Amino acid sequence: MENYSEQEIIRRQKLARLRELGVEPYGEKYDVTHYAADILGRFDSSEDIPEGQQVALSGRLITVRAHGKASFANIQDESGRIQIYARQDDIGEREYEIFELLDIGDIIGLTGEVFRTRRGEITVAVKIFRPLVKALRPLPEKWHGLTNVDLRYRQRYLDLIVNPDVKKVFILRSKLVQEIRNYLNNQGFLEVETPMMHSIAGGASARPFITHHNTLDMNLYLRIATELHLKRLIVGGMDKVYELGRIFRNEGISTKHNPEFTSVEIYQAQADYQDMMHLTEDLIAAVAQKVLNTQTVTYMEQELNLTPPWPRLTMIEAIRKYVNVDFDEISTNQEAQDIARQKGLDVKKNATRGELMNEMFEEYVEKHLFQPTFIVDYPIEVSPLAKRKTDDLTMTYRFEAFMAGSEIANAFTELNDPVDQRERFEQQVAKREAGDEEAQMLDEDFVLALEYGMPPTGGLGIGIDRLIMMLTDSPSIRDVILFPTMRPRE
RNA sequence: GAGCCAUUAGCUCAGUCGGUAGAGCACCUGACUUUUAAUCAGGGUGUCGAUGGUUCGAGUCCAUCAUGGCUCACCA
Repeated sequence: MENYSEQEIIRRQKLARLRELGVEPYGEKYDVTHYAADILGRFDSSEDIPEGQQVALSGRLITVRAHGKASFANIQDESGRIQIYARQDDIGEREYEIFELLDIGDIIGLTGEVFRTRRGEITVAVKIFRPLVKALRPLPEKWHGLTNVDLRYRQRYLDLIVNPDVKKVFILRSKLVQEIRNYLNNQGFLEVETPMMHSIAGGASARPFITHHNTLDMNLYLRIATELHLKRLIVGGMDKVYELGRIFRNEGISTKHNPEFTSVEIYQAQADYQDMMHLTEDLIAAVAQKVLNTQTVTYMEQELNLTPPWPRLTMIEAIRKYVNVDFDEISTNQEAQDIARQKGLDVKKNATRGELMNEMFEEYVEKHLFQPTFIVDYPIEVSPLAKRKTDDLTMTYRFEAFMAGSEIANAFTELNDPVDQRERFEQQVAKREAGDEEAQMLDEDFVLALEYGMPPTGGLGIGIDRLIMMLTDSPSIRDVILFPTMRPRE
């Protein structure tokens, strides 16, 4: 017992006392007729739940105000909190003794009658109650709740019990994700599942996690994207597919990055990046309208207007606007390097015009893009899976969507020329061999698929977690991931 | 990976100049049958993140480590 705190010891003693009284502290299910919110919402209203109505509910005890031979308490169930009132005169001496053995945090079932107290609070007068679960540890404080972020993430269940707003965010997340699926399904897209373990980690520029398969005696990578498998399905004639699920990138952790995160990738044959742009803005606006009942949300005390159409700006225009550099006037790598240095970028020796354009954009433009904005036409060097523009072979039909300074979507007209794709991969491999761990690997099997012919296709990826952050006004990605990646304690 | 900050009771937090560890909530004892941050009277429940060091003496100063947060780097 020495390892237990005083409060834990007392709770264990109460547990033993319950058993002495013939009460099992971990009881069976309780048949409930109502949730707290039902009662609060429907009491009195058109006689739906009249005064004296009998209700059965179950919940966790979160406050107790004992007054000798009677007690007020609040219980919390899935729907919310409601006050209960237990009187010795109503339940009897023995039952009241059992009631007094309850602690904050215990789960009970009860049956009683709804009434309104003198002060007007809708309350259930307990007639029958049963302890269902004894909590052996005290809950965090009722007043400040749990604020230690370390504990909130590690013991999310406590966070959910004592901080009701946290639960709201995750309910919203669930609804938003469901609505994304509804939207896509209604548009005729087919949800598919592709492998999470890849022999080649492709479809994005990122370092993968490595795992090992014993029987095959080979290393496998956790997927960093779903792209290459979904495009194989397009080759196979599944013309409208999407996958919504977890991907894994072995990168740093920050308020905007978690090693595992959720993306939805969407591919449509006989579509291009313009179609994907329409899809992006329409999907996000529609989902917000459906779930939040609005297309303007507040993020970080600023209003975000999601109503389509979102402004489109080519990358070159955006750089011209925010950095006052005109890449249309820059044709050589040398010129680009000079101006990039002049603007304060750390320029690598072999940096190309396209790479520097992208760097300048990321460094100086991204943070300005608060309202939803499409940045269109990306340099070919940073877009190895996107189709080359016919009127400018150094650029691709690609866009990214930005909101609140964060990238939330990435899309292109998919590269379907197998010869070009192989060359692009080979350039990536060269970068890789030069030490760029994030450069892509050559996926022969994918090129093989392209050689059989992939129809003209538009593809789109949306970062679900970031989108949820914006739509729930959450400052950190950890606020929208139930169990964010943490170092184990000790 | 780098810099800054934090770590004290179950929770939220004070702790001065280095001198025997504090508050609120929670908990315990007693009173109280419509309270609601219930109230009233009493009670402090602790490996001060860990390990070393300086010192007569360390929650406090120094070093290292651990975990977390923020900023940056990388990335989406």
